[in-house]
Amino acid sequence: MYLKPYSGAGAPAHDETRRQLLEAAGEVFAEVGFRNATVREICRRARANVAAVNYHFGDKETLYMEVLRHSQQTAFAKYPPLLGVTADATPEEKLGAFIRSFLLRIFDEGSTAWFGKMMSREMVEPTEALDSLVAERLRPMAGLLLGLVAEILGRPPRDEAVRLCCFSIVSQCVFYHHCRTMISRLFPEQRLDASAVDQLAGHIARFSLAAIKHLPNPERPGAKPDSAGRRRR
Amino acid sequence: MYLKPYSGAGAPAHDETRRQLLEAAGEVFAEVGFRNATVREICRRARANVAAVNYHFGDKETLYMEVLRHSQQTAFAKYPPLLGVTADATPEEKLGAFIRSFLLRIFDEGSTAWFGKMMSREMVEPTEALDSLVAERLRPMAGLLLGLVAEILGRPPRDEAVRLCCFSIVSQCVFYHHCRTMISRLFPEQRLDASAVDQLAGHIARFSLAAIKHLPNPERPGAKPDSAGRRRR
DNA sequence: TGACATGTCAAACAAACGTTTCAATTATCT
DNA sequence: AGATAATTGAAACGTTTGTTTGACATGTCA
Repeated sequence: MYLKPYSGAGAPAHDETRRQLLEAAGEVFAEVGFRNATVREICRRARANVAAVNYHFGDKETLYMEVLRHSQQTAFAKYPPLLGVTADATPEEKLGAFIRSFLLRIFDEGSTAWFGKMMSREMVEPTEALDSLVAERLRPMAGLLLGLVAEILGRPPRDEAVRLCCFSIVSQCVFYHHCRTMISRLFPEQRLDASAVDQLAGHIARFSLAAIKHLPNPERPGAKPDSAGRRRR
Repeated sequence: MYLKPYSGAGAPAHDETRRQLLEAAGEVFAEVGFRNATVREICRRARANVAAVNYHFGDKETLYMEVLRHSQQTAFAKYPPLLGVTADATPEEKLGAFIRSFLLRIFDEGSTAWFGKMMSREMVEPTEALDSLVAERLRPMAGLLLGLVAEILGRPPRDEAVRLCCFSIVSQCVFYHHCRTMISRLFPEQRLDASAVDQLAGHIARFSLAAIKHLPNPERPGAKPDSAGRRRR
């Protein structure tokens, strides 16, 4: 039960506190996640009173959803899925751009990095906010990738092989960000920041295109088992 | 500051409470993670008193480390990295077995499933326990995979292309488990449990082998750029 | 200026947390 | 049985959490 601000006609000139709360909340939520973040720490960084979050956003969860939605918008505005190529590019070129923008988006630094970090946590511990994110940006992006791979593979976008290849591509993109704590333990020399994006994007594109173009014909497992593709046991 | 149990000579016959605590803790930690798990809930499921955790394990964190170490041991005992192939198998066959065991290990149900779920959370929010897990099992497993890929690729195990290919393979394995909340939102028809392991393992093996065998020659980005492998911009 | 809505502040609230305390109970050994 | 150590139990401790309260400050419009 809280009083909704900004209810009347009189438009308040300065919502400076609200802006600073969003900024501080983005930092904290990205660092430690929703559960581990404390309202007190957010208000401390925003130089605001402890009651500020509840006054301006109602509760902690609403603030979180607002931050997540906002960070997704800025991340996709800065790095659209086909950044750097035009509409007449080949599907192979578009796929390369897709991979590169994907990595840039989640490996960016500063406030845009909040998106990648918050999404990593949403994978393990999803909140209600995830559903609206999927509907807004992620589902269209999945459709785009399905179309590209379908064109390269010469199969319909709903084909199971197309979907599995898309999984293989996206998995490589999210891996370096999500498993960075494990990677840097096993391979301390591996760079895992924005400066490594071009190296990683190049490998993922080459690896995936080579795989897609030379995939054994009966990828569909249910359809007549080919003796050559059959493993023992 | 707590009294170490089992200190004297008199060996207590029944550590039944301790066993039930480990079991209940595995359930709870796998479900909600370390921070969100409460000692009270663990003790409730173990039908023990609230003080039982501190008495038998000292504190909550020690209990967590004990559970994680134990779950890793049982997971690798049940699904060793090269399950199903013998030492004289081809590297390609071994790679297929590696992928299949990897998926079986993290998609298993019951108490073995704790390992996969706890590891997912360790990726996002690592604890001190992670280092010992890496040293015990994960580093040797990485060395095994590096050797397999190096043999197939015809390059030394320390080669950068070999390492990147290993990343591509492992990334596909962990993807289905770690991003399952996103996958099932985008593709509700995709099966993501133990029954789908053979389908997924087959695709990952085919995709990765096709990629490794048909990788463009100068995978190494620094060494003399080949005009054919060069993308515009 | 006075009235009123908007925003801020220190303080407190109620709930949940991990942990501790200490008496009661149980098992083990002489 | 009696003494001793191991284990359990109910209750409480001290913190931290998100949220609420009510006094106070600030702005705007009559």
